[in-house]
Amino acid sequence: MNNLQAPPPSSGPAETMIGGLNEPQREAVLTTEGPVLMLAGAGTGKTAALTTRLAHLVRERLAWPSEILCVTFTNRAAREMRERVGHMIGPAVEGMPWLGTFHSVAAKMLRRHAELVGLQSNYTIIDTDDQLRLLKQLIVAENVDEKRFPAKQLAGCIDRWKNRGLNPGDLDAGENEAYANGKGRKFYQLYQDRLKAVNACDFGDLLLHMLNILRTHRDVLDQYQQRFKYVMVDEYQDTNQVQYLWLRLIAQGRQNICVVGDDDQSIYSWRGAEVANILRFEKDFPGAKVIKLEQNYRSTPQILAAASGLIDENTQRLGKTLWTTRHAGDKVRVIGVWDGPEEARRIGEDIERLEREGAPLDQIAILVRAQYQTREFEDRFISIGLKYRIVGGFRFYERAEIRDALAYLRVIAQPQDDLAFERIYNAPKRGLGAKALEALHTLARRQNIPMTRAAIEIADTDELPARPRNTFLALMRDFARWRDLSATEKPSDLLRTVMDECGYTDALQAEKSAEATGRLENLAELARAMEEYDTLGEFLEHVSLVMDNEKSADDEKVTIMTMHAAKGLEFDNVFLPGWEEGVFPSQRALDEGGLASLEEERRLAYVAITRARRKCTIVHAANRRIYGQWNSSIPSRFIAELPEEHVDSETTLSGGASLWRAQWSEHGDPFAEVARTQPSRIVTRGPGWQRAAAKEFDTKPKRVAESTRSAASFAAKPRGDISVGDRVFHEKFGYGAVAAQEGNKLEIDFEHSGRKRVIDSFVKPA
DNA sequence: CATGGATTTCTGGTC
DNA sequence: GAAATCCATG
Repeated sequence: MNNLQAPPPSSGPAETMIGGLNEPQREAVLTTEGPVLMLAGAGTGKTAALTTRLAHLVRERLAWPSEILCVTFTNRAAREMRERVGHMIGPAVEGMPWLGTFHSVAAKMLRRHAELVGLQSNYTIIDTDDQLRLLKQLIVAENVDEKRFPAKQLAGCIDRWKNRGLNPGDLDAGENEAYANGKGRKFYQLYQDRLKAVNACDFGDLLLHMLNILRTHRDVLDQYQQRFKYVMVDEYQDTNQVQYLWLRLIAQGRQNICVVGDDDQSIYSWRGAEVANILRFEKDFPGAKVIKLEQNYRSTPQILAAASGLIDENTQRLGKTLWTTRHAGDKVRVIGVWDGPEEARRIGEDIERLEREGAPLDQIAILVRAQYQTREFEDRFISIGLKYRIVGGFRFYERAEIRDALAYLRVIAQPQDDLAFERIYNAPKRGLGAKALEALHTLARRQNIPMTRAAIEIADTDELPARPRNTFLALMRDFARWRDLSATEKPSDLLRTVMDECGYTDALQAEKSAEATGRLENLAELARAMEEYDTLGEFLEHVSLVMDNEKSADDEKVTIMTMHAAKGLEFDNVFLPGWEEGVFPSQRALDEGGLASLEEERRLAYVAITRARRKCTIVHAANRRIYGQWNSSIPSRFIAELPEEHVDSETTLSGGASLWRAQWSEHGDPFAEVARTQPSRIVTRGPGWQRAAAKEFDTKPKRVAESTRSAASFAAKPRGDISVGDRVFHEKFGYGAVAAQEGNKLEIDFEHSGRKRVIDSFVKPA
């Protein structure tokens, strides 16, 4: 609290910043007292407003940095905010312990009050992996068929309940039915009990536990209401029920709460976010000042207009008009390609061209709907030597060896952590297997002790043969030694020692495969990443809350990431591949549902397009492999929804495309007309095929299901020269017999490759 | 108890 | 098509 440095002189950076703001932004900064709702469209400088506001509060001495609660959704946003505030107020930002994600702030609070919910303050935060393993155990122990009622489903239920602030006792009959015919509550309770027993909690618990504490302990609530003179919330449209209740409790006292949000960018309803929270803000905080930010500083008018036209298709929105004074710029490009690999090739070429024109690679991003789409680009970019960086994705901390290493550290830090122990009791291989673990489990359960303890006590029994018994004992002696070491050694050194002494390093070295070498490097990298932490606990908390191992943006690279992860970011050039029905909007969204989830997909499209400052390129492929099967696909309905006057369409027809074209033209192929006018590359503004594709759709949910199911039958006329039973030849799979024919798709029993689904233009009669 | 082969599942996004 | 899981064998 006393570590605030003298404020900068009044002509300091913060003043300058305020001068650079527009009128509504300035109003948001200067309205420090009372509730404020900032409705800020994409690219309207809400982060600037928010950070300046924060700096202003500190500069004007309205609050100490430690008296401001400022929550964001992503680590990235928190980091950015910290950085920007740091530029304005200097080192005082170091004294901002309550600037962070909802989860990290809640975790910090919970450490102080853990005992109120039956935890110790060094509790472990488990990830989804541990969560699933634990649930699986419970399900098996209760003799429920895990096949029929997957642990994943239960995890989903529990997550939803927690997001809504429901404890096991709060579930009504309907919720209880949600898993295994009325065992929802029971499993939820069992799970919570088990977590408590191993002194752990999951992500949802961080918030729910804190909410429970604030609800039942008036003194604690008072304490936080007193402490936080100002509360600020980024991306308010993405708050879920618990977050909302938690915030409301804390801010209710002083009413100095400022939230920023945009209903058009609400893309997290699947994890419980409720746009309604933003709509009822004025009710919860009467007299709230509503400030709209509508001037967009980011994108060109063309991009803005395309995005606005698209989002206009949504029925449920507050509605706002973004405007800009920037120069027109290029229209949004829509490119049709043959298949996934061509898509990657094409985008790769475009990026190389941009690079030659002098565009910095870190100002180029490829935003995908789903993680699996990153692969195609990774493959391609490796082969052409284009530097890229995948954000999120297969994360560093999710690799097996890293998780193993972390499990060792967890057991050292917290011997009650059965989950971690189960992960490494036989890694590296020590000759302990399922039998040994089971014996340990039984003993631990019966005596109600952690497994590490049971591993020692089992030595005095005949529950196990001598060999595994001694192995356990030896392992526990090692752990005891490491535990002592952890008091003196730096975490990074401790890790190195442990990995060497437990035989993990040796086992990898013995492998001698390229993969093993990589794993050793990863472990070394982990140790290096740990250097900056002084205590083990500190590091472990960092790991569980900040899963990304963001290497400081060293050199220029193209960024590949999901649209979700891209929210809040901006790039000069944005590529949006995979705009096909079933990919984007995703099939799951269409199936599960209704207008609401389609509209969320559309908001996601809006978010994606508005990331672009200068150029936005949308790509769709006619064929795509899904689960290793080739499927023909049709352009996303979102493409048809872009206002045509802001779009340039282009189709590359190369390679096997002639077959494709021939086939489509029979059926009024939408591409055929443009294809005839100019054989290889066509630029057309005509609505032609766009509208043709659009006609297939209707935003009414009922028809959505119908039209997408028939994606394949769109223009799919069977080939006349092939029918069921025929013997055919395929370039890749060899000879086979046609087992089924549906439109242009064939199912073929290949003599060597088994049954495959292929497009008929890929085979010829044998 | 490890191993290898067959089978099946998976790919919606985050902390 | 890859990864996880299952199951039979050594």
